[in-house]
Amino acid sequence: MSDKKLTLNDIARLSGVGKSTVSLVINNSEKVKKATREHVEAIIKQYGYTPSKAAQALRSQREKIIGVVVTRLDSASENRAIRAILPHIYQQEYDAILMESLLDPKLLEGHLHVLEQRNVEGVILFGFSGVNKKIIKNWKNKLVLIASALPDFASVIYDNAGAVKLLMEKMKNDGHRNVSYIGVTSNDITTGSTRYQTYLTYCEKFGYRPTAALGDLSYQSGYDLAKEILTPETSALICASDTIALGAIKYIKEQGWEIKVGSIGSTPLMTFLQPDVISVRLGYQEAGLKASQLLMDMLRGEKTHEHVIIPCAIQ
Amino acid sequence: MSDKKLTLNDIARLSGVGKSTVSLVINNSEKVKKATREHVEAIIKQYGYTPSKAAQALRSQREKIIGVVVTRLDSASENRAIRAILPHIYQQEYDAILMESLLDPKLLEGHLHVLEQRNVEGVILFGFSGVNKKIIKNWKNKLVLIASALPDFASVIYDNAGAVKLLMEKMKNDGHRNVSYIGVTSNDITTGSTRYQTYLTYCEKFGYRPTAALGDLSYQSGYDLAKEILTPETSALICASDTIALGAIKYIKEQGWEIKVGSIGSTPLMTFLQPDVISVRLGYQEAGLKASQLLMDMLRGEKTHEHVIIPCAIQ
DNA sequence: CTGTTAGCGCCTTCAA
DNA sequence: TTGAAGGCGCTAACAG
Repeated sequence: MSDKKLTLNDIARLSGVGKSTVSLVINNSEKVKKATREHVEAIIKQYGYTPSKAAQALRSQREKIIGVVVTRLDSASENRAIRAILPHIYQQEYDAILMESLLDPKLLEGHLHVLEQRNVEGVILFGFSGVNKKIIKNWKNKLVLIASALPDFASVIYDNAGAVKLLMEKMKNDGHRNVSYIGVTSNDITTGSTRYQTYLTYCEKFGYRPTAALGDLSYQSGYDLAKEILTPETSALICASDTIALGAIKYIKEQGWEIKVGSIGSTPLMTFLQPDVISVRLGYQEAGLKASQLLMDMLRGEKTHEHVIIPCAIQ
Repeated sequence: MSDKKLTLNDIARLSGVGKSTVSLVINNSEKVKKATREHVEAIIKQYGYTPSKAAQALRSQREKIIGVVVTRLDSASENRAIRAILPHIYQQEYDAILMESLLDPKLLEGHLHVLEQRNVEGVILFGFSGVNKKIIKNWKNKLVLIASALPDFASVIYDNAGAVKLLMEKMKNDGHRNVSYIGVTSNDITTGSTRYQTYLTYCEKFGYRPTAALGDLSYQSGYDLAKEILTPETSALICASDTIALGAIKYIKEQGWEIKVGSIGSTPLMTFLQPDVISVRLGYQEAGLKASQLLMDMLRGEKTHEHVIIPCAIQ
């Protein structure tokens, strides 16, 4: 533990081979005799040698770092995705730089600029409405979008339409005929409008009269919009997120109404506080893992861009 | 944007000076004539040159990376601290590697090992009961503990005693004589026992009969322990965290009781859902910022270790 | 105060 | 299949 760092040179001397042989071993090249490789690997393990990232980066001109830009660190959904992303990245011997966009395109642009300057190899970006092709144009083939999609860029998106469909069908099967909706406009256009449109589509299909309101992702917005659109006749409510649902439920309880609530997210908090809410889980962990796998494939040149949809399910 | 990266050499040529002069300018050395420095800086800005991290690291043998190990990514309190830490680290031209210990000493040990191998310069570690001197012994003078303290290591801790004191005094002033307590054992010994002990101390001081239970930080634990110790006679309850409080409140509401709840944390969720809860904010952001400032000072050799207590306040 | 020089640890030709 | 040599971009002596 106290010995100074060993170098590739030391390992070469200790195992009686040349530097380049050791280098080949490290990089899993096929061009080393099996006996030699095993001997060198034994020495490496014995002395606990690890190649210097700095030297590798300098020599190869690649930094082995992935930038991860979330919209909010305290978003429960993004948190779960990050939990899958970080270990996967570390496991691939990459480092991760985590940043927060706060849904601000200017801030995002700054972050991407920093990442570019640091020679970061790839980026995983949680989308929002301010993300456009221009901002990320320098990252073709080395950026994966999560939760929103853009032509020519890889993306992993949630099955927003499927989630609303599940909820609408469930409500219908449970006999609800008066189903309202509270969603979002501002977060991510795709997410927001897909969910809303799907709600409208199913209203029409089922012959329901749509009653909807759109706001932001906060508890307060859920509360305010609930006050605006709910009536004693409302029998069910679908919310675009758990935070909105918690806000709406607060209002519903204050009124003493009985309204069945369905929500997209399925956070532990919701499951605990309101177990009778119908929760759809979008698959955040799966999305995170998928995104980092996809990015790694792209960096290896095994894929260009690709669009993945993560399936959802009622909890 | 499309030009290949400039090197220090290019800048030297372009500004008609030697490489080392440029190096000195980059590193803000005092030993450069003002005119020369300004000229070189102008060229640097004009061409948008940024020094190669890899080369700097290789040459100087320092990686300019800080490891940040939280207990849980989805902890609201740690989240707020991270929000202060990351920007501060990036701003100092450092990178941050974020990891999650999940309160598991083995996992933490693995993470610290990885960080050591990557030549990470310093670590900010969110403490829990499994953290001991042995695990972090290799990090003397380059590690700052948050939320717990250990001799010979720098730490930034919350004013746990002060928080409970504030709550107890407030309850007393509001006329409550039957004040229960729900806390934690498992998370962090210091945090858990300090808060509990302070509760006991003030019970004695005020002549109250203590009624307390200790569990973990989950909603469920709060709920279960509430069921265990609360009675219709209980007039107030102090909870060691917002999550516990939310669990306890659920039980209280189910019983239809009127119990004044005080809690430590002051998360937006709590403020929204239960505005009448008395919340003490511990100063997470301040703690995060303080910790990274302290670490930077230590890395610069300006400080060795130091213990900082962040003041708390009723929201 | 500024230029010259010699590596930091590794990967990549090029020979052998 | 393996060894030797050169250089990635930068910093830190040491001269001037």
